[in-house]
Amino acid sequence: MNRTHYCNDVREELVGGRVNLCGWVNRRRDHGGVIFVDLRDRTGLVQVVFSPEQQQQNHEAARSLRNEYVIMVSGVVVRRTEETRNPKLPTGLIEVQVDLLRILNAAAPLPFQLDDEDVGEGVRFAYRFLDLRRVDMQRNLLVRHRALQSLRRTLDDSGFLEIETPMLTRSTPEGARDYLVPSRVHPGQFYALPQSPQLFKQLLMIGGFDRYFQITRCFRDEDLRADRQPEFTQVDLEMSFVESDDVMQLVEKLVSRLFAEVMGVELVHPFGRLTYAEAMDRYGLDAPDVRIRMELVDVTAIMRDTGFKVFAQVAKQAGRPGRQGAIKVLRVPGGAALTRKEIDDYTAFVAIYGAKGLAYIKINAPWQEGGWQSPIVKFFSDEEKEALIQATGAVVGDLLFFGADQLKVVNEALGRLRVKIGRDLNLIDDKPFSFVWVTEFPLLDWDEEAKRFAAVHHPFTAPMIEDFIRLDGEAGVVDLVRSQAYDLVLNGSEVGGGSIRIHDPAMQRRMLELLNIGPAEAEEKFGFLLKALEFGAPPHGGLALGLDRLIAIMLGVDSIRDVIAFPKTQKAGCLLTQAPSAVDALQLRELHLRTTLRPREESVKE
RNA sequence: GGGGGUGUAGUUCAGUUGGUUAGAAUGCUGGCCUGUCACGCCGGAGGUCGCGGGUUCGAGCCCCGUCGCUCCCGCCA
Repeated sequence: MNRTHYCNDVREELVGGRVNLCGWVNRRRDHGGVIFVDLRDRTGLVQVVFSPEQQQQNHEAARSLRNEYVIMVSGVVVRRTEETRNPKLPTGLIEVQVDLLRILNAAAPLPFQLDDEDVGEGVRFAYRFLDLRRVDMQRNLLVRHRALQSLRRTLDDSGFLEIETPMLTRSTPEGARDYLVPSRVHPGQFYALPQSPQLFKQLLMIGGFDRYFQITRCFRDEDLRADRQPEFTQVDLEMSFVESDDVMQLVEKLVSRLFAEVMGVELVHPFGRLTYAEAMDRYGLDAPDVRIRMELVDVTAIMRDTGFKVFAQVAKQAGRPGRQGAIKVLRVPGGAALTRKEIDDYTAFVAIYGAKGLAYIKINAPWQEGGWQSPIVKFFSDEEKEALIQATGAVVGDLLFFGADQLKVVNEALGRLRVKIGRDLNLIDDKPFSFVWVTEFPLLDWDEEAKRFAAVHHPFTAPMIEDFIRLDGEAGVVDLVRSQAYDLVLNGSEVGGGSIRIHDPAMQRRMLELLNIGPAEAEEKFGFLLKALEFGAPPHGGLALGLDRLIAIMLGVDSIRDVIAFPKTQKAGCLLTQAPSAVDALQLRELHLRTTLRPREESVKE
């Protein structure tokens, strides 16, 4: 078609020269005589001009142009006069005097304006092909592309081989619900779409590939959130003959180059590290936003004999790790200025996470009315008050929020509250990207409903060597075993997670046993892995980055839907293609399937 | 599975205590306009008030149900 330049490339250097441009009509300004058209392609805009002095044919055609018509123009680049320059446009110093216009395609009026920032996602997704023309989406997907190239480059440079693994695989227990694919050839049997390439990448290590990576789609049939899609992209990598530190260092290099190359940002090195225990203790969450200048303080010991019965009772509760009673304080600098309504709102907020209340103390100056202002302070002795001040470092003008419940509830409630208040009161360091590693996650977690242990990471995660001995100890301490698992956290969001894997078959069998998966079931469902481990499995470990979330944070967008070309709605539907959909009876028959749903008409008739 | 929000013109929204002909902006469209760049000026068209039922003399508004979208809890690493 003979295009010579992209729109945004038409600059002063080309003045006097001829250019052929292709693109969309972003806007037409018809003055009756001269007609201006902003021509757009993915690089930007350039103004092209149709003068009546030009061939009348062109001018007539230019009058018929509408938004989003697809055109090709040929013309001469001219410098604009002083008064007609547009400093808002990168190409604003020049324009193109068109002498040839070809209308390549017409366009119907758009369902929404491309420059309208407030269009609902419903319309955007139904017309995603138009939505993708908007500058934001063009930028987002460009950044995503550059990120992918950067990651591939670094991994290639670091000796990683990109290897694909099956999308049609077998269903495994543990973890999320699988998306199932019925087999036509094997009546009544199903493939599952992978939740991750976990087992295959371990097999690749056993297969001797030493360093593997893959940028791949993963599928989980669970309910969605702003940062969750039914299919999402992982940067998956695995390395042989490594320990946690090796993986973390590699990932730091990977991420640092990514941010340098794509964002022009030099990250602080090395990334901060917290153990899971520290993270929970200081921040209440396993993915802390360490930019927020507040920490939780455990005051359980101080409150053990307090006159405030609610606290005293909680402080004396025992239970499984995380389930014992605890009292923690979140000190809010300047929080004494919070209004009653704001405090009520925060109380309602923590209730979401199971907190039954949110006691508080406003630390007013002694000469102010009442000094400390609080519904509960009357129960505290002077010693307890003094101890609280010591423990929290509270000063006049602060507010203390108390969480008193099972430790698990307190951590979650105050942890989330910390983040919320941090944002509300802008107590966040302005550092845009703050990475931190969280290490030494617990290996197992007690599942109260199923009355068994569940793997915190996944069943192939290696325990810490020094805790391994406890695995054969009494059941009561199994909770305390830590794993060689690590998460990469960015600004309070988990953007990656991984672990050193179990490479010893005996240990793997023991692990499955702890998860209440008997030898027969283990053999049936993980037999291929257990067998592979028998044949010289190297020590190995790896990590997976959640690419969608990472890109979203890099771009500062709230929803990962904005960094995915064709995302799905919260009910996992596609508004563009109307997937999922009913299928022909014949298709079902071939798959040996019958739905238990009655057709709508029937149920209406009843 | 549960809780919250939302649905009115192509789009973004307003719509009073339930009251007669449902508005605004923008877009679209016809005309005018030779230097605009959010061009301007004059005119016009455009509505299943998500859907179904109910209350009422009367429903965009109240009630019940249902569907879509969205945020959160559970779930999910």
